[in-house]
Amino acid sequence: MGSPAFPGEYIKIISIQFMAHADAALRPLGLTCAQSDVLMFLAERGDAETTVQDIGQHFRLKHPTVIGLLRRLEEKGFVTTAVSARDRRCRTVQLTEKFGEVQRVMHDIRLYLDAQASRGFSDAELAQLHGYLRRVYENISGR
Amino acid sequence: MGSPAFPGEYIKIISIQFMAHADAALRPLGLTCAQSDVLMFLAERGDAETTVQDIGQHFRLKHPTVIGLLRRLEEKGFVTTAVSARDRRCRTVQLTEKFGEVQRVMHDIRLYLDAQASRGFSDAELAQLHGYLRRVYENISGR
DNA sequence: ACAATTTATGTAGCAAGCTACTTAACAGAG
DNA sequence: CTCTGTTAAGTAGCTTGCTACATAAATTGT
Repeated sequence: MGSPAFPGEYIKIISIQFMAHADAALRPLGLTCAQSDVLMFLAERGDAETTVQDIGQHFRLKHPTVIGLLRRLEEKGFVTTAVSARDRRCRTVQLTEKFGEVQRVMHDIRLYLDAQASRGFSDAELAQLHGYLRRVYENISGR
Repeated sequence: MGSPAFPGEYIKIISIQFMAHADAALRPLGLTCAQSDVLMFLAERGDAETTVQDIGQHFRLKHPTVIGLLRRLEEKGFVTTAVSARDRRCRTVQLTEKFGEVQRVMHDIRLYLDAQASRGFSDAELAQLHGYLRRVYENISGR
């Protein structure tokens, strides 16, 4: 009674609604929120060789999830994959020209959605929220 | 650069990980996190007639999602449904005896998971986090 | 009273997450 | 060198979320 409950419902609903907004905004590009996250990660990696494994570890996703995302991205022509020369078990992932055409718009959409979600927050409040969420993440993730 | 970004990645990962923990804990009961949420909502409603619509509005879920949840819950014997006498369009949902057998354990599991997620948080911090999340929710939901 | 609209449920099919299992390639021990 | 174990990728099938469309019942306008 005394102690306030963990606001799990809010976190779930926010996560779903945010993704829904992102999916709607990205639809004209033929992309979803999860797919654009993968593309942005690949862009940040630059010339470094990136494998399916790397993507899964970065987003804490299991292999089958990543494989599905990459299959759809490859079908739509945003990435290509190839067997690694150094380790033939690994598939490496490369961005295509088609990605370059949408990169800027994709990035702007994300900035707009982030700004919308954090409307009314001061920088200090945002930093505090970020710190709280990191603590929650460490609570449920590290064990 | 100056302003910190909205921590959308954390929210998504926390949401997924929390659900994964809940699913694992509830598995011996034959339930998932989303299913137990629905059962707990029905229990709170008590004798009040609850329809598919009511559940969808409470959790901000679309109809097909709720229908799928209820179908699985009915297949497993945790709820029964019936056409409403007052409005034959509506289906009402009732909890079964089988729910009574798991209710206590289900509730305890949720309390434990909530406590684990908010470990190290003072009541004041939890209240502040709750307030921040409500503001984010209103930012992206109300439009 | 009857047509039109709204509301509630339901169906089909997709995306993204998962577990459990399989296959291919590397790495290390004997 | 071979055998065993580990690691990376892939497949099958599930849940939970969605959109778009369809049907049935209530409500509303004229």
